[in-house]
Amino acid sequence: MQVPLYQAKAELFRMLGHPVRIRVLELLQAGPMPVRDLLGAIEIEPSSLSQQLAVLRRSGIVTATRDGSTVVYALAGVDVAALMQAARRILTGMLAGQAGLLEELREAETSAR
Amino acid sequence: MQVPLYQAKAELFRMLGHPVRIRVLELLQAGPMPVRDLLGAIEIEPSSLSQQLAVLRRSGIVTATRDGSTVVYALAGVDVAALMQAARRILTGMLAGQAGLLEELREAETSAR
DNA sequence: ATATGAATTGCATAGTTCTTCAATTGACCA
DNA sequence: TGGTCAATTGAAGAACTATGCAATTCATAT
Repeated sequence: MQVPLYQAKAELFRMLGHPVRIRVLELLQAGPMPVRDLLGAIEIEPSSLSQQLAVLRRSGIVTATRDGSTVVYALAGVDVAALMQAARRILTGMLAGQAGLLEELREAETSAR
Repeated sequence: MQVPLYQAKAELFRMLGHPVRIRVLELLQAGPMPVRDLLGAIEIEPSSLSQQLAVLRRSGIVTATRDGSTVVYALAGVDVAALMQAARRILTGMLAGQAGLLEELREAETSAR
């Protein structure tokens, strides 16, 4: 084995880099959930969802357990919330930055005329 | 505009999903740094580094300023540390999970014979 | 046994992202 | 002006990822 940490991080982030996978992780934060409910909550074809669930499973961030004819997904006891929160903060920070830039541009515009 | 939040997050994570980009962000946490030094710290061709820096710039997470003939990169006043820390925690959590699994497997093996 | 519903897998196509090389820009000095 | 070093850009091909359809598996009900 022995994968450098920065590479493991890159793989983790790459695995997170898909809107459906993000939504699934966000939904699972409220607790385990069967595929049927995920399908109800996300507008997507069953097979596409399965593909994305397979990505999450392979990475080890979620687990799937069969209960009769339904399959239930759950977070693999891992603190996804902190990641999502950090992401949200970065996004608001960057939007604020852009807003600030817009502001500056508007001022420059005004003072120029 | 109006991009759903989960999509913005996915784009942010996708942007982070490359080992070179991770290393750059980690290096920049110690403060602004010229391209020359980044090149010294990361084993990579100049043009490849430039490509990855361009991705980071486009996303708005870093800024580049020219100082004479060198270009200096800096984090765009954004809290990358929290993200990296959350990622590290998740990774160690998942490795622990795998280690635990290995442990279980070993025990099962032993008790089976 | 057969049929049905839930979920997954296999596969082909289309779309993105990486990598590398050659060409370019910008700053500086002789 | 011409040369050189730093960094970037452009473009082509390879490698990877996503999407959607058809086929499959598994569990359950008839």
